[in-house]
Amino acid sequence: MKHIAIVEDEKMVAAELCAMLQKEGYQVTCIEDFSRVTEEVLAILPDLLLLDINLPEKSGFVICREIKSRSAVPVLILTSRDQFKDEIAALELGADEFITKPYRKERLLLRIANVLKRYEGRNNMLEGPGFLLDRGTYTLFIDGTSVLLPKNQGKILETLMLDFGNVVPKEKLCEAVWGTSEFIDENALQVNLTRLKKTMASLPMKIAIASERGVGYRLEEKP
Amino acid sequence: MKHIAIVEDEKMVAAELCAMLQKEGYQVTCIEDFSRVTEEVLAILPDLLLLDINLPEKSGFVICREIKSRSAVPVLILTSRDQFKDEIAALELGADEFITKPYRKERLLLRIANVLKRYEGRNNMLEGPGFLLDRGTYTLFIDGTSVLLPKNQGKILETLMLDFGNVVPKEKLCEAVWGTSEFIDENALQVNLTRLKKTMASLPMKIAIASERGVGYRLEEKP
DNA sequence: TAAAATCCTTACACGCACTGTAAGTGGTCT
DNA sequence: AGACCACTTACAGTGCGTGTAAGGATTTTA
Repeated sequence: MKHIAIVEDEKMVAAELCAMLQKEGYQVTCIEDFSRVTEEVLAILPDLLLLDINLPEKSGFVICREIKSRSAVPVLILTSRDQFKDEIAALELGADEFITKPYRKERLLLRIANVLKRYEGRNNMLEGPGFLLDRGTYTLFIDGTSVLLPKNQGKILETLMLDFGNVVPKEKLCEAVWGTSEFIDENALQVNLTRLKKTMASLPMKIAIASERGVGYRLEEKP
Repeated sequence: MKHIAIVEDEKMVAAELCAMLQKEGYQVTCIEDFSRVTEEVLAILPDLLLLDINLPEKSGFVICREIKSRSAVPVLILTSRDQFKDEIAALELGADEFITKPYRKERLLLRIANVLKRYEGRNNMLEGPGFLLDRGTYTLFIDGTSVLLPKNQGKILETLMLDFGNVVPKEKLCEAVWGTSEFIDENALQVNLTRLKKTMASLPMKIAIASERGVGYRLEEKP
């Protein structure tokens, strides 16, 4: 069952939305502590977030950006200001859809079904600059094509992407690949890294693996 | 470079669109023979189709449905009738976006970029009821997870999906798997079919393989 | 500048998943 | 009942991914 989270400060509207969606067969959670929206959403990781723009504590725009930068949760923006500017801003912040209040029931449901469908099969996807990585099979989607990474290379890339830009210590990589950081010959990791680098070099990727001597490795955008 | 096809009967508008998109770095093709739109689009297989609803020969709705049923080309509907009914109809026909004329330039470009991004890495995807199949790696996305099919099973499923609902002769399947229908022991195909069936049975799939005695096989929705 | 430490490359042999072959079972049509 | 086709299962061969090992390259330290 698809899980939808709602962030809406007008309690009447929230209740109405909630009832309507539950009737449609969705599992619904209303978030009411507006000071901790981002945290709660990241904890729940719903299949979709309905987000009001006009909130008491923080702007919905800010929340949207926060959530989008730390997850791939689809966001549908609710706004009563029917303005072009809002629309642009929302899309630029990575919102997937927006809808203006007052909305028609069918229209909202259609949009919701649309976004959910769009993200179907993308739940396990990590997004990098110009590519996607499926965490289940380690299929890499880039530039309209797809490549299947060997498991170890996939696990390494996955781990690096989860900390994009930051240095990931070698132990953590070993743990990700073999489940333990008990001293697997660190050379094994080294070899797999070399292989991953070679694989990546053969693809039109915008990122590269940088090594921090004595510490670990890091993903960076290519110069 | 992303390839965009335009179907628009007002030549002035078409030319303007064309110029604008080329300036943005897209490769643009204007389709002007409105009696063969579907065929031309399927021949070109653009990354995106801008489709006007009001066309001389055939309704844009009909064209949209035809194209969507035979390919995964993203479609952005252009409509001057700013009506709710159109919107619903368009979405139900599988259109990915719609925009009403007159449109603002930035708004259109944003929508285009949005759709293209959404489909990035999805160019090789076949869509079935409740699942997606990546034709490059034969990764099957279903119900939020992903499974990697063995190559032969993937090729068979791919071939069956391209003729969804219709019987596919065994020779055609052999050709798809081994590149020739020269008499590969048909038992080999049989074995691979059995394996595919077993794989599919272990997944929550809504379709099944039916066999037509003496002819071939067919995908059908489960009873 | 030489030695030490770390990082990188290459070659090789093992193992596992996928594959075709083959033999045998079960169902369907005449 | 017999012929034909569809299905199942077991088995051995092959290829890709893997870790090991040895040695080269690069940076740090003395």
